[in-house]
Amino acid sequence: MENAKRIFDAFLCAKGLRHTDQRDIILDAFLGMEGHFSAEEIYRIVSEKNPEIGYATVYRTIKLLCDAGIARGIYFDDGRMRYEHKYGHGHHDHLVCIRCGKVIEIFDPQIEKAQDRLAKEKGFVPIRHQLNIFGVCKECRKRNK
Amino acid sequence: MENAKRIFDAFLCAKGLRHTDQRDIILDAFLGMEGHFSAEEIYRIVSEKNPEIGYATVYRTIKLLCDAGIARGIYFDDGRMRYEHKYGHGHHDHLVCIRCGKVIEIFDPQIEKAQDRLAKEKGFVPIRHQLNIFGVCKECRKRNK
DNA sequence: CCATAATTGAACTTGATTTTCAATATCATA
DNA sequence: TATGATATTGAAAATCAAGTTCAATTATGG
Ligand SMILES: [Mn+2]
Ligand SMILES: [Mn+2]
Ligand SMILES: [Zn+2]
Ligand SMILES: [Zn+2]
Repeated sequence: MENAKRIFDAFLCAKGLRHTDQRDIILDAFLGMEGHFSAEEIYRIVSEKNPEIGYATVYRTIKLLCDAGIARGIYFDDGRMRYEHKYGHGHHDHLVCIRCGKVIEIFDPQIEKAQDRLAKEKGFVPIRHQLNIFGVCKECRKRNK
Repeated sequence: MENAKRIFDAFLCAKGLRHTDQRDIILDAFLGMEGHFSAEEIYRIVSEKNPEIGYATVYRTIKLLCDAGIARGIYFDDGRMRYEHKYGHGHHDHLVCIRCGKVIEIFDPQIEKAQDRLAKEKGFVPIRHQLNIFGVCKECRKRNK
């Protein structure tokens, strides 16, 4: 998305950071993938375009993308951070299939509202939340008889 | 809780595993703590009772406790697994204070029900889920003016 | 073009967790 | 109770994701 690129440029400029080929390539790769990817997966895609780019630069750039509001990190239960598009992609929660790994995005105003109510009851000011529902997707259920 | 001990003994027996002093001590330590603890915190408590017990044994035993249904692992967002009592402690979700680290346990049938409905809509069979709400607790809010 | 400071990749470090391995402990059976 | 097969242990090493160091390179304003 062209808009995300402009936002990243503006972010770099505002922070006194520089525009580099590596950052361009990594942003392009990230914008071109749809889903939830680990740093390693992003690194692999980036490597195809430009094998000289190192792991460290990918990690560093992903962090910038998060700071710029273009990427968002999420933990499923496997001990590594995954990243998804944030720009132009509102808050949502996840259904994660424990068979095939597929991730389905969900959003339900009723759940969101109930969470806020519950937090308020405890005197708690909610800032962000994460709901992961692990289970078996339709396809995997069929596949298994 | 005496019952948890019996369950653990039965679990070990059923799996052909052995009853050892170390496992006893670690289970006792775990049952004696109330809250959400990392392996390292459990190790520290265990060490007070018996400084000879190693890290590896603590990790190994925690895994057994999870398999036996006595402990349950949860990830908050800080990159280390935490453990809580599972036996005699039903499912619940968590409010996590990003200032003081306090964890408040919550349960809301309405949220649980809405989740099941949402999953069903997607043809998804939910098995377990995890909801963490990060924010600022009542005390921390007061403390900050 | 120059000077300055940001950036990079490779190698190294960190921190949590797991594995390896030789020594030791458990426990069913004789 | 003694025996022996096998599970367990602690220390050290390995792993795995992620972050840091540093000398060489590059971007950018003047
Ligand atoms: Mn998503
Ligand atoms: Mn809890
Ligand atoms: Zn599936
Ligand atoms: Zn607090």
